[in-house]
Amino acid sequence: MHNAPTVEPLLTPAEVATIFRVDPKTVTRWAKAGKLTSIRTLGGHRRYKESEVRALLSGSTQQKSGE
Amino acid sequence: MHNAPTVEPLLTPAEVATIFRVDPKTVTRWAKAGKLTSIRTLGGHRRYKESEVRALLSGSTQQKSGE
DNA sequence: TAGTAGTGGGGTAATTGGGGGT
DNA sequence: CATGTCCCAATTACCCCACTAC
Repeated sequence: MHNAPTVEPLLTPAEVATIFRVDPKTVTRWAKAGKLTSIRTLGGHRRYKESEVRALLSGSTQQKSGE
Repeated sequence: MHNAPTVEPLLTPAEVATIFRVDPKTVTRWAKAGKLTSIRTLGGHRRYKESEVRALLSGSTQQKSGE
């Protein structure tokens, strides 16, 4: 088996959009605004760190039991 | 372990594809487009330099807030 | 030598990027 | 100011089969 280097799990724009229940275009705007760390493919498409997305899901705002 | 001189660690198309979160075929297109240095095996399969892949991941220029 | 997984090549549908407007 | 939608062009993903890698 090959020795795979350390890699960060990445998400596609559609994945992030589905998670946040928004349009993929909105995710792109977040990346442009610097709110999300975007890694570009060699073709220019963006990939997002899964770790950062999950961090934003549970670490940004406090979630209440009825919100 | 066999005698191995100083060589560049190579990655398979699947490895590179996993790192960039793309399809292995996409990595092949990058090689065809000259965006990636491809080393061919004697059978015609491609191998990619791990150093180059990581360099492309980090990006020569640090991304700033606001693209 | 045989078997399984990965890869190359070609073609087509879906996604994405970018700008503009609501 | 933030989000969703329409446009078009480029990039990417998935389908086939034949050959290579291990």
